[in-house]
Amino acid sequence: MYLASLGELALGSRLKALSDHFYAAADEVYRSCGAPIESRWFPVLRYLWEHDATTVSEVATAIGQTHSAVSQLADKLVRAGLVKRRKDARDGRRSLLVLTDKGRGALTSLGPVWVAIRRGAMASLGQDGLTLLAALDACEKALQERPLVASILAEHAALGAAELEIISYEPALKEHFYRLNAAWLERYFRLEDIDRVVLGDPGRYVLKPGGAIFFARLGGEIIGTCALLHESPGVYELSKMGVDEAFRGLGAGRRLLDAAIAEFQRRQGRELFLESNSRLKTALRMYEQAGFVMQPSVRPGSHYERADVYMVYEENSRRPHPLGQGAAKRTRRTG
Amino acid sequence: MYLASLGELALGSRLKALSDHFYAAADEVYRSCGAPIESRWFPVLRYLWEHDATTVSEVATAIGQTHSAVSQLADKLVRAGLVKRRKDARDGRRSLLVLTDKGRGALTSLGPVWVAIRRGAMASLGQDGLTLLAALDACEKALQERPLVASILAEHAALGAAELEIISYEPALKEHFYRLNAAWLERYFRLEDIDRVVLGDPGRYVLKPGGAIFFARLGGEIIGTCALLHESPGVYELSKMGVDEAFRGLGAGRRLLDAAIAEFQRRQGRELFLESNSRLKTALRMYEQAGFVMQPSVRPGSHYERADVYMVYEENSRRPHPLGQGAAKRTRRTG
DNA sequence: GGCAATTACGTTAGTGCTAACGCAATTGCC
DNA sequence: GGCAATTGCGTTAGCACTAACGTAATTGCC
Repeated sequence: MYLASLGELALGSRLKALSDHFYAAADEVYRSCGAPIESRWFPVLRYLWEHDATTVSEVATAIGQTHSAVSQLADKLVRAGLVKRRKDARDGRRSLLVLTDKGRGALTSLGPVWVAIRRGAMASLGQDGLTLLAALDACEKALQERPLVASILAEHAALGAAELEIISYEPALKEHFYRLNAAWLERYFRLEDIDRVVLGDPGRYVLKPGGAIFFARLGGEIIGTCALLHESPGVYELSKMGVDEAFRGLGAGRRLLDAAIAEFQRRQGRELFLESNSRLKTALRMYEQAGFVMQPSVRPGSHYERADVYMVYEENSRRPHPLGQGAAKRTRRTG
Repeated sequence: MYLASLGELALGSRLKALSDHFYAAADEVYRSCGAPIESRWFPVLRYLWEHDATTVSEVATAIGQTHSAVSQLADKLVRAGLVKRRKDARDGRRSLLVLTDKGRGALTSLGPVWVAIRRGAMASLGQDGLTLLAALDACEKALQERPLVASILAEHAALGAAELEIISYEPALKEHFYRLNAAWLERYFRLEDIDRVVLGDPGRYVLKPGGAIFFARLGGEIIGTCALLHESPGVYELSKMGVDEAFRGLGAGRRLLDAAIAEFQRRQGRELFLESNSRLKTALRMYEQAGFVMQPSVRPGSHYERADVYMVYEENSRRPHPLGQGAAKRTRRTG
């Protein structure tokens, strides 16, 4: 499922899809049981069943919809003969909704169906259903206490103020090198033995043979990393590039790449290549923009199982950073 | 929140409400950041961003919508200048969707906003957000493996086949007496000391003083209970009535009530009363239909804190069981 | 009493989506 | 090659809902 890979960003779409699924299922059940109601009517009907003689707005606030929606729904229910409208004697503006005998009878005979729905949902969803319900509760509450928009805008402001820095390796950052790389490796592939070894001791396997490691730091937090491996005299490999999922899109990857390329050039290297996988589309696009050129076949003697892409750096195919000067200005090279 | 009390029955409505909430929040953020896109466009745009030059139906299946929806959305995106349509040279039916430069630029500069949304959602929802995402994943998967409608219809058939029996107390059922009563007490009020004592040893506190206890059994499972307490010579109290949440609406409560009333009459009792709480609307309605009449004030010297309703049984105010003869026929008195 | 603010409700226009249909192109099969 | 089935897409009608507005009645305040 593609949407699942988007995490929080596509929550709305996924929730809606699931919601429609439940509605459709309930409708199908009602139809096959011969019940004369539709799934969308349920909250209103159930509320009237439990409360009888309530106003439109009372129902509306109870079920969390606008009074218009309830009013229109009430029209339908009246047409279906399940509900009747009554004028409130004391307050002429109000119109009271009451179940008709037919309506009450229909709902009463619907009891077994509702029981079946509850139990059927439990049977299909199992423990996950309860977890979902609990999470819904918690999220509804959390959103009331901490409005989403305010939180997002606060984060946005914080991001705008924070500086994106590229820094060199320090032993204190060793764990970050492992964490950031393990994250995408485990997600898309799996940790190969060679990964575990190299990631676990970057000083020995990257720096000592003549390589370099860079980190991206945003507002004090390490959000990405990238390594330049010294493969043989004059030949370097770009590898171990990883940016924290939550911070993708800020240009940290491209910035790390540029830092590694600059280091390659500072050392007057002769060849810079990388190996990757065709599934990592956004990464490949970034490599191309930074100046790497796709090669027709994989590199001979690759030491990664997952490598099916082989790219080589060519100075003149380089394109400018898409986020432009504004982002570049905030970059500072330290360490 | 009323909908939350409906459990699985109102899942669709709650999911939709939450979905709309997220959409609205995202729209507000985009607006206040000056981004020229709408939240509903996101899945399509993001997919095009990662894949470029894809067909309508590929996008549709990826994001789980119909091709019509994607087609109409594509029209909007074309009007907004973010996307262009291209004919596929090899297959004349296809029209390929590609981001325009403007579109790609807009999405690239949207990176920080997406990061802010992710982090803002995390800040607002905290751990609950992750739980919700995980539960969503699990439920989507579960629904594919075990279709909801099939499960519900299976449960419905099982309910129709199962027999609803009312049985008398046996020591082996002691735990059920506690469980069924503790459930609603803890949900609506809290367990008072007197409850714990009586529920823990019904033999001593209900049967020995001259009372009776009934259970409702459906297909071998104990789903409800009800007690008739002997208060003083000729005076009985109806109490400790509880039906498992998942089995409400099957008429078990009314059946239990009738059994208790029948027992009261068999013993030629003089007065039968009950104490309850005005929050338990459906229960009160059931009591009224069974023949209990609301009294103007609470019973003097009540031993429950939660009691604010006092009802007395009157033979002639009794009304027939709403589920009718069909349900009654399946009832059998045993034990 | 008089007048503004509020409350309750209905109506209308518009949005986002689906189902259903139709057309064009491709594929499969004899 | 010829013809049916399938695939890909666009269009239309319709549904559920909201936002925005208008109307009627009530409440609050001087």
